[in-house]
Amino acid sequence: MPDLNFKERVVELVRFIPRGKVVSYGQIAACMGQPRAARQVGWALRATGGTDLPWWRVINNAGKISIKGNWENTPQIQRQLLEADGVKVSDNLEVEMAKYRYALKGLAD
DNA sequence: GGTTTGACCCTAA
DNA sequence: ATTAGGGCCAAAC
Repeated sequence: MPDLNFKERVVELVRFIPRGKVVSYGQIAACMGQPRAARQVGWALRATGGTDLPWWRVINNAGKISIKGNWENTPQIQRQLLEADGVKVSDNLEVEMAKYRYALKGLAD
């Protein structure tokens, strides 16, 4: 449904991510038909800022957390949330993408 | 309208 | 493996 705003679509998509799985920004962008709009996904998540949305399950393609740290949400918080979901995060804020990656296939709006 | 800014991604050296 | 540069597109100014 293209009627929704960009971040609305991102939110809906992120909401589908099951517990214990992670997705990259690029995958979300690609799933909504814009494989080059990865940055906007991050922007959208920033805008949501602190809701019931599982934003912590979204990381970059390298399987690493990319937050700057200036916002309410910090990489440490994200790591805590991920571990709470059962996802192991290294001290370097890296996640085993190959293992926890979620396909997102068929979830296009 | 244009200009700037990113919680990114890809390619090349 | 790591660094540098360009591109991408939505939102804010």
